[in-house]
Amino acid sequence: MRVLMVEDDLRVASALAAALRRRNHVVIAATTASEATAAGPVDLVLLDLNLPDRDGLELCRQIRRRNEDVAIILVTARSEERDRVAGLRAGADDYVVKPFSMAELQARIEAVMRRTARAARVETTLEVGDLRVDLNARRVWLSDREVSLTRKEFELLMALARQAGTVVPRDRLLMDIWQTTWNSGHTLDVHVAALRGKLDDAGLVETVRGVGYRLRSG
Amino acid sequence: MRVLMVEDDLRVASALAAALRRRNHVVIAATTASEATAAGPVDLVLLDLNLPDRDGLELCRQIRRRNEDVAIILVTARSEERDRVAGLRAGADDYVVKPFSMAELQARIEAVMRRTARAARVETTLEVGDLRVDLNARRVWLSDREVSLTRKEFELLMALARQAGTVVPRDRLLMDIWQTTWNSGHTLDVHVAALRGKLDDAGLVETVRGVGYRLRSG
DNA sequence: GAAGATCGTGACCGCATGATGACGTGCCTC
DNA sequence: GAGGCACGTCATCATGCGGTCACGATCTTC
Repeated sequence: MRVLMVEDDLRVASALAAALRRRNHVVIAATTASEATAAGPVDLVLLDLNLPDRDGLELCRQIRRRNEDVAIILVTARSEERDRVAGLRAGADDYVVKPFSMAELQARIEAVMRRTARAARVETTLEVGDLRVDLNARRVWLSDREVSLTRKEFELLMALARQAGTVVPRDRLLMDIWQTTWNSGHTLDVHVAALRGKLDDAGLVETVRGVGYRLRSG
Repeated sequence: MRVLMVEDDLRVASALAAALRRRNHVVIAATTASEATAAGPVDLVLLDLNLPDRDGLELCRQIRRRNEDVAIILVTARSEERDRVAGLRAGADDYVVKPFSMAELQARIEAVMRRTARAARVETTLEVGDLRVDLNARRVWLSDREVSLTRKEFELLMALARQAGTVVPRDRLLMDIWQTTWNSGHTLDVHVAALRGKLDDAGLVETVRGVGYRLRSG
C-alpha cells in the first residue's frame, strides 16, 4: 500500500517510516505541505497537523477535496476535543493523538482500510444511458460519437454523472467545481448551457428549479 | 439513519438516544447482547463493550461477520491501548472512550458514514399506497405515471409522506416548509389544493379540521 | 507574440412559481 | 337555522430563478 507520511519531526518520521515499511507499505515521506501536495497518488495519508508552511487542517481539506476515496489519518499532539472534532469534520477518517503505539496506529490503519476497500468502487468509466464518461482519460462519448468538452464542462458532467438520476444541488456543484458557494453571476448556468449544447441535449440535463440539476438516468 | 445502540447503563442510554434522535436518526435501543442480535437491519451500531450477558468484543465480531457493510463504533469506558487495538481488530470502525462529548461522537459517526454511505446506498424512496416519492431524484410517481411537482408542492408532499397515516399539524408544515408559523393568507391551503390537483386526488390528502393534513396510508 | 480557446461577468428576458385577497362552501355551535 | 369559523377555489400580480447573449480577461498553443 502506498502511504504518504506528512511529518516534520524527523525522529518521529524515521521511526514511523521504518515501522510502516516493516509492514510492507511503500512510504512517501514529506516534511512540508508543499512536498505533500506534490506527491503522487496514494492509498493512505498520515498527516501531522503542525506543519511549518501551512495549516494542517487546510491541507487535509484540500486532500479530501481532490480525492474522495483516499484514507486520511491525522497524527498529532493536539489532544483537545475541539481539535479532534475539527479534524474529523475536515474530512479525516481517524485521529490519533501523540504519543501513540505502532500497534494502535496499525489497528486504526487496518480499520480505515477495511472501510475504504468496501467503499472503493474503482470507477474509471461512468455509463448513463447513451453517455459514456472515461474519468481517467477525461473523454466523453455520446452513443459512439466522441464529444470534446472543456475542463469545467467535464467537471460539471462528472459531478452530475456520479450521481446520475439524483438531483445535485446548485451549491453542491459550486462547491465541487469552484470551491465556493457564492454564485455572483450565472457562471454555473452558463456552463450548464454549454454542456447542453455539446450533448445536443434531448433533456439529458434536467433542471430542478430552486434546487439544482439532474442527469437523466432512465 | 437506523442506529442500533447497545448500552446497559440506562442513564447513558437515554441521553445518547435523545441526542441521536435530535439528529434525525432512528434509534433501536438494546441493553443486552441477545436483544442486540434480535434487532433488524441497521446502518450503524454503537456498542458498549461491558454487557451483562456476553462479551462485547465477541458480539462485535459476530455483527461484522454477519454484515460487512454496517458501521460499528465501540463506545466504552475501557481506555487501555490493548483494548482499543483489540476492539478495532474485532472489526470495529472506530473506538470512542467514555466519557465523550456528543460533538465528537457525531463527528466520528459522520466520518465513518462518509465511507459507508457511498457503498451502501441509503434508502431514499418513500412508498405510500400507489404513490412513490424519490427524495434524491425529487421525482414522484402515482402508479407508474410520473407527476411533476413544483418545489413547494414537493416539499409539502415530502412532509406528509414522511409521516404517512398520521396527521401533520398546519403549523408544523408551515415551520418545515416556510420556516414560519405565521400564516397570513391561505398559502398553505392553496398549495395543498395544487398538490391535490396534480395527484388527481381520490381523497389521498385528507384534511383534519382544526389540526392539519394527513396522507392516507391504507 | 498572435490566434484561439476557455471562462467569468453583467445585462436582459421570459416564465414558472408562489403569495395574496376576494369570494364561495361546508361544518359546528348555540 | 343563523352565525361564525375553517378551509377551498379562483384570478391576479410580483418576483425570483434560470436561460441566453455579448464582451472582456486570462490562459494555451504554436
